[in-house]
Amino acid sequence: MRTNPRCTKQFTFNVDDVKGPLNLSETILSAQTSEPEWISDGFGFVDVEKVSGDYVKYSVTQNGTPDQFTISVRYITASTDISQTDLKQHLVNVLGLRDDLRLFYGKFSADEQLSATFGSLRGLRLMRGTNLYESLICSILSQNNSAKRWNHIARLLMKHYGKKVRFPDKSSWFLFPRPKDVAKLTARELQQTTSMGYRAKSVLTVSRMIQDRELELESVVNDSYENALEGLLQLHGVGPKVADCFLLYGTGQLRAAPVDVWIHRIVSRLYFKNMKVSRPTTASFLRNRFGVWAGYVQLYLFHYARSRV
DNA sequence: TCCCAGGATCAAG
DNA sequence: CTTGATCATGGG
Repeated sequence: MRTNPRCTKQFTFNVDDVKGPLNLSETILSAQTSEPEWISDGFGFVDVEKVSGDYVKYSVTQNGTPDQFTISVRYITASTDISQTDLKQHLVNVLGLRDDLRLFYGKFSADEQLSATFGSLRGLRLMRGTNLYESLICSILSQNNSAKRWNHIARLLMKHYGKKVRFPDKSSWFLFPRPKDVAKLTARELQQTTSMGYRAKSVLTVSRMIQDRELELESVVNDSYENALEGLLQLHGVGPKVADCFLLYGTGQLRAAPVDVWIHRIVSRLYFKNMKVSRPTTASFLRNRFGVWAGYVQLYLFHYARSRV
């Protein structure tokens, strides 16, 4: 169905063949590094993406319960007209609604450590970035940084160097910059405008490599996990945790399990009786034990650990 | 003033 | 293969 592009539209949908519950706000507010956190506008959570050829500003909210829900969307397009079906499919992808959480909960119900997180985090889903460059930069920015601050830095990047999109309701939005927009800058300028600190060197290196076609993030998407990881670790400022964040949230490699201080701590405690295990050991343990669900296990253990401090 | 924030890098042991 | 200092920056 197509509608007039010049004003705000609204529609509600339920996901066909729902694969388990959804907790939208828990999902949005869980600081996943696919992109900066969506901002609440009073109706729902707002983001701007290109859908069926045009930029769309949408606000998304969940109705009902985590197990019986519909999703309402208000949206406005920049210039042309878009398909609501395309927008729905976009949201299904971004919010991980195809991931079968019922299967996940059932598969590991006997794991007492893990299944203890299923109650309070029920409906938490892995988001998927739609912009590989954005996902990689956000992951780099998150190193040795708080979620609030890397989000702030990412927003500054958008405001200073991203294209400004205008909508018919007089609102506007800054897109995430392209690699070429960043590659031409100096480290000092990046630091002064975004306060990203020493991470500017890594951001610049990656941006320039992409512009010079020494690095093609698209080729990582269909690569095996092992090959993709090996390639990413060659990049300056990209270590095991950042690489796994990019693979998980950026490319949708669900067997990637980013190991940060929290995951390191909680996995050591829950599965190694508090013995000293290295971070690489922790990461491979998660992959070997949980397979394609390793990324989800990481997400659940991370938020469970942090909520219990 | 020191410590921490979803770490990575480098030099030593 | 592990450990420590260092890296920018802002907040507690």
